[in-house]
Amino acid sequence: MKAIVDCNNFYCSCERLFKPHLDHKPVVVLSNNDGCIISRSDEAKALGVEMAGPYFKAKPLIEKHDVAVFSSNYNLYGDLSWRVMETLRSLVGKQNVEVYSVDEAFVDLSIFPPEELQAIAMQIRETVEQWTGIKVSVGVAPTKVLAKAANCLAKKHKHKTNCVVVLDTKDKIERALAATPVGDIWGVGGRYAHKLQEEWFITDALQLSKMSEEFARTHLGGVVGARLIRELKGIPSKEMEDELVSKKMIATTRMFGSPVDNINDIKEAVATYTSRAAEKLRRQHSAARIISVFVVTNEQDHSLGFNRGGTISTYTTLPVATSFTNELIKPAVTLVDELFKEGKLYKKAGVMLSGIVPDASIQGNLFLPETKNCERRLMDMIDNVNFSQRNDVLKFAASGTTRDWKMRQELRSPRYTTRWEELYEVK
DNA sequence: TCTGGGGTCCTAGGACCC
DNA sequence: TCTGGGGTCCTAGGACCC
Repeated sequence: MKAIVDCNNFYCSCERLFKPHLDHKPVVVLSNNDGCIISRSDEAKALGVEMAGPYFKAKPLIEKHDVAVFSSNYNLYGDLSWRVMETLRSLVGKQNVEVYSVDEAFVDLSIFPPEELQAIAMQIRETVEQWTGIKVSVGVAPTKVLAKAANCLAKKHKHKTNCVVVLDTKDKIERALAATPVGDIWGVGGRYAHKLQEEWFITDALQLSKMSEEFARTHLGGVVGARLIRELKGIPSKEMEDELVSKKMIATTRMFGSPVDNINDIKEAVATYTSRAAEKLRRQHSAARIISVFVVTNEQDHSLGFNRGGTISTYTTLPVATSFTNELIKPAVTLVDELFKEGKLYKKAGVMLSGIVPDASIQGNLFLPETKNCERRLMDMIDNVNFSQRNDVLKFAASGTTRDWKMRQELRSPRYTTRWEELYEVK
């Protein structure tokens, strides 16, 4: 049996942790650039504030009900996420936890006897809350997809379930599936949900679970769909994954605070994003060969859907994979020349690193010239200083110093747990 | 006039996730 | 006026190989 442990309204819960007066009050957290709403407390949901809706549209409602609003504070969320995951690891063993996202982890419970699952799940929920202050929901079932469905129900009926649902019999599974609309199934997105309902009159998960694998193979995206159906039928087809897999792609992309028409601003932004991406690369001890850069003009039309149109991109392949910021910045900035057109307004840019391989320069490498090994030590030093001090105390000149293009983040709360100067004070 | 069969690698794009 | 920022896997089709 597997469990999915999912933090409730994670970003909002993090904000509340240090502002107890906001308990039971509506809270929302905004995306970067204060663009849209990416986390809502239960109270905010009840008011009708929409998920992923643009902030400016929800503003009247938010002001009317005095909703507390925060810019996203990823330092804080990242640290609290780590605490939650550490708690899980200490409860069930490191090797049985698969961190799935910042606020979710799968937990392999096969080491526990079936009759104890309910109690174990409850203990996980209570311990995480006690140790970190973060409330979680736990769904337990034979497969990941069913566990996600269980979790969804646990959240939907908080009071009845105490945020824990265990699906350990055929009967419980069927009832749970019947109560799950197809669109709520993990792995069925908007497109497939629409198709299933319109073309096949399949509206709930129980109906879908009775379809054949062949059906899924032809109508739900091939082997992905087939696996989904198997999981719904209770046959594990998405196994627990190894924790320490390196990312195959690393991206850093941002909207600008306001549109930019100057190529140098874009180059500075791209250099900064490249530094970020290179840090992520070094953190997982990788190097990259392919670097792509894209820019988005403000011709992008949101009425057509989120990311449609206006994006142009290009890439270059380096002769040798590298994780050195300076070696990545140069080609990245050169790519901007290819993309930039005078007279247009740009609202976003991004850098993506791929062609990722293990870093050969780590720990001093006999086969590299000594200058390379020095550069490696320089990179480590920069990473250490930037991590322990303030972000970007040390940066490359190409990143610029004025940063006219940087994003808006007006409502960010202090980084209580990761910056000394912003520590929470008890009076 | 007739023009195989099998394989690999790469890329673009579509679907999904949080 | 103002709409994030990451990721994953899979498929189809083209280039190329023998």
